[in-house]
Amino acid sequence: MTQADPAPAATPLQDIGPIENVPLRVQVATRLRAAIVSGRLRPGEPLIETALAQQMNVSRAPIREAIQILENDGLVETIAYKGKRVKPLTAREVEEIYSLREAFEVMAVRRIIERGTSVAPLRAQCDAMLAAAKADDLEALVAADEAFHHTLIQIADHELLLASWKNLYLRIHQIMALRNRERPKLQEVAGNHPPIVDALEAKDMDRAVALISAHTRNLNEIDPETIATTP
Amino acid sequence: MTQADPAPAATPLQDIGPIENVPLRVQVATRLRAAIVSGRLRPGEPLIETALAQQMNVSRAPIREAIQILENDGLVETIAYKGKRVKPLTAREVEEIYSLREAFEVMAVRRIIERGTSVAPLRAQCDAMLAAAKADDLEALVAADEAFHHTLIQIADHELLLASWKNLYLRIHQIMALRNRERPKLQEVAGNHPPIVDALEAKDMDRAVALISAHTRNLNEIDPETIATTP
DNA sequence: AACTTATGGATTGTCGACAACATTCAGATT
DNA sequence: AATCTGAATGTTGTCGACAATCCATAAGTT
Repeated sequence: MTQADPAPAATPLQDIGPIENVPLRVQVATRLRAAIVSGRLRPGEPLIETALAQQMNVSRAPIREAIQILENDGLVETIAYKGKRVKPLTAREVEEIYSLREAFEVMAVRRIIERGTSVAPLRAQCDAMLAAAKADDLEALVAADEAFHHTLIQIADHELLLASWKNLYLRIHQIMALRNRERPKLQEVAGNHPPIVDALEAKDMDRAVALISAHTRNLNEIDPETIATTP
Repeated sequence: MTQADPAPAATPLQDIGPIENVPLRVQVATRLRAAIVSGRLRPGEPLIETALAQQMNVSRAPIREAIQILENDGLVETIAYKGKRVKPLTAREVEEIYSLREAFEVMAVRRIIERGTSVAPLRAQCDAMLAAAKADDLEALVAADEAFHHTLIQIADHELLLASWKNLYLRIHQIMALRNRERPKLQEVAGNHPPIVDALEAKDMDRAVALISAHTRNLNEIDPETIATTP
């Protein structure tokens, strides 16, 4: 039934390939996660276990377990005896995701100042970002932004916070992939980072918190249109 | 091998019983979760799929899926081809859990004040708590405390925050169950709540945030001894 | 005695088949 | 024509068996 039909929309997953020494469910989860956060599998898209199993040349068990991992990442939802699908993204959810991100970053900022953590790693990320902005390299700029915020959370030295942030950022990734990025706004956003590092270095809690909050809000306003789903 | 041995500590799970109309994995996960957060399954305790499957009279598949759910709740950890066990709780982790809780509650407080949410439901919870304190009913007091904080997060009207808080609170539940509760401290803690509601009602952001932060820190100091594991 | 190498047991990982359930659509009945 | 009935289909839920892997222990060698 999948042999030679004209491909309903080009299947976005292929065979799992040669042997890696990690459980299959992890490989499957990784592939599916990448497909979702990159927007190749759009919100609302149904995930059929048997179909995925055939496409990836594995049995249904690892597929099921992989989907469950993604479910707890908040990327997939299951309706019993009915189906599983990429979780639709409502405007409200997007709002909530960004506001939670704000809380996480504020927490990181507070810890960094309270504990007198060195901000040198952040300086480095800033430079990379400004270089990308000058070169008008959009991909590099987005990557640098992500690296900056990842570093911010990391130096806060809070494993649970880092894990929660990573999980949340998966969905932010997805949201960004589904939006049309506007260059000028992004350029502007790049300039927000150095003042944050300055405030951190000066241990100016109020200013640092205000700046990181404003920055996060900015990010969500890059293109706040509602995200189309495919149900 | 499990038939009639003198029960190393009495097996905490039995047959799954009659039919409910929810997936088996959910029933299994619910039971296991309850056993873990109540402390009947201590941190470090190994979870053997085949043993659990026999005890509960189901096959291994739902057990595996249930364990995976708990894994993403952060209650269980897996080491491939080696074993699964109740996740050990380090002192650091406990610290991190409480500090993240603090951030969540602060976020809720901010939203409640910013959006002018009615605090009437919190008043009601306060009364129940004070009654329990007066009656010296420890169980009721703990339950009322949990209800208060649950309500606090709920009226913040942020589904993602609520879900994250619930997940985190599972582990807080577990921590509390593993600690020896000291009555006087708890009594004292009960009195902390009304001022918080007062500050919320007065829309005094700084005071409300300070009070909720202090309260959360208090909770973690009820009995901050390290938690024994059983590996 | 010390070191390397099998070998066995315990546990998770993966598979294919069958059962349960819900939806949908065709057909009969009123 | 409208409505109820029921079978067919598509999907997930559950099961039992087998394979892969790791660890500890014992055997064999130097």
